[in-house]
Amino acid sequence: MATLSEENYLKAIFHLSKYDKTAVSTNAIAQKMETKASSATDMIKKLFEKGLIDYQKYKGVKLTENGRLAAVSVIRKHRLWEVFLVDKLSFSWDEVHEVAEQLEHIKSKKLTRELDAFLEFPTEDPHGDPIPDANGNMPSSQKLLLAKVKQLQRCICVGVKDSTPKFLQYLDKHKIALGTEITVLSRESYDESMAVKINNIQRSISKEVAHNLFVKIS
Amino acid sequence: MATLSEENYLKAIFHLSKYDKTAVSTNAIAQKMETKASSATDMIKKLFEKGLIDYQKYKGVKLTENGRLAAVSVIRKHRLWEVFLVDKLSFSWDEVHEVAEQLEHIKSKKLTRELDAFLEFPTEDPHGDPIPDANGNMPSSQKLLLAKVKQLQRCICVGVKDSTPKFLQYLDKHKIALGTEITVLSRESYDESMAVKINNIQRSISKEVAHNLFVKIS
DNA sequence: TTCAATATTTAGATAAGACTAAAAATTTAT
DNA sequence: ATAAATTTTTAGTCTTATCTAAATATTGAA
Repeated sequence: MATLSEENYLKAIFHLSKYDKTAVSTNAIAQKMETKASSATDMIKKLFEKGLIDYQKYKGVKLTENGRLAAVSVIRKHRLWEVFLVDKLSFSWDEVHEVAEQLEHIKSKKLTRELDAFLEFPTEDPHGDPIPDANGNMPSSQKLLLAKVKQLQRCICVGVKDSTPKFLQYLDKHKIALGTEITVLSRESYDESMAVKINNIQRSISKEVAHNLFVKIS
Repeated sequence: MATLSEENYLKAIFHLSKYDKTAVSTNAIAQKMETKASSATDMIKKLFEKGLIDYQKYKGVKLTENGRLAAVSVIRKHRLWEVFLVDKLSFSWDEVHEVAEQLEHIKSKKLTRELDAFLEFPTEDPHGDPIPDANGNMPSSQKLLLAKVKQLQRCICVGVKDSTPKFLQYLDKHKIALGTEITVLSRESYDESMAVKINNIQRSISKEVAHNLFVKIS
């Protein structure tokens, strides 16, 4: 059974390697965990001893199948609790994270199973992220970067990858919010910018912006 | 903010002094916490430093008002979660304790408040124990031990003093549940057993059982 | 390719919470 | 009232997870 701290490291490693499956560096883990590289090294050794990660000194880290299952189990609980908080307890989607960070560590198979049933087996959390099933299968999310949307497709803004104030202010200024509908008109191969229609107004979106905005095909 | 371990000690001290308000001994705390007296002493010092208990070497321990509030807040959360598990997630009353022991430490005022509202402000947990309000007031219950019930009185089972699985299973086996009506017929002074009528069937209840079953006069 | 910059690991320290063993205080029994 | 038994505390150790500082490996630039 993994400790609370081990579970948090596993989750961090999972999130760092979820897009590209290459090895994750000690520094990246330390940064994500808001701790020092030496602390990360200590924990890496511990997770390696327990067979939860593959590890070679100086070569970075990858989850083993057991490690992946442990990480996904925590993520499943986190996202189920987020649904509970929003759907049943009138939390708003920006208030749930901190509480779900605590609830995700509660250990009881029956609790997770019953909570899932009580919520009527949701497949997405309030942020649009997919909820893994009890066997650790992650449904492929319908969320994708605006940059990946095909020409002439309509989509809806569901989140950001870059959540710095700067980017959020940019979105605000240009009237792009959660739920805003975006239609992709064309792409400019020279600078990877896109022509889009937002609120019935045509404008251009830079590569930088398109790579930091999550949308769902509608 | 109290740590998880501090909260568990405060709860233990509260329960040990809830009937008679005299000082609680180091040994009693150690026993309740299933730890060694030396560990209890260490924690006692820490709680004293934080102003949560009154303490003089060799003289035992009493909760301060702050300590009592902290303990009652944990108990409130424990009991609310028990109601949630039984009413919403089809747990049976003998399965809830272990999970509630974890959930009671989740820190979020909003969560507790919303959970309370979601459950429609319950005043008793599934074992018949009173749920303290948000200000730390514990509703006094009319609950008493079956052993104290007078001859020919009718009462209703509202809770247990001994909440070990063993006892709960005993009750289950003999079809004694929350709400079961019990009529006291007579007492046997030799072994302090009682003749009672349960579900219209006459049977004998041992001293041990009578001293661990809470009832309400109906 | 070689040296500087960066990343990673090691060594040693700290704090929380637990333990054992031994010392000190209190209580009980004769 | 004093000795024995019990309770409580102290002293020192252990584990987990963290840290700082120093050592070592790797990467990258001239």
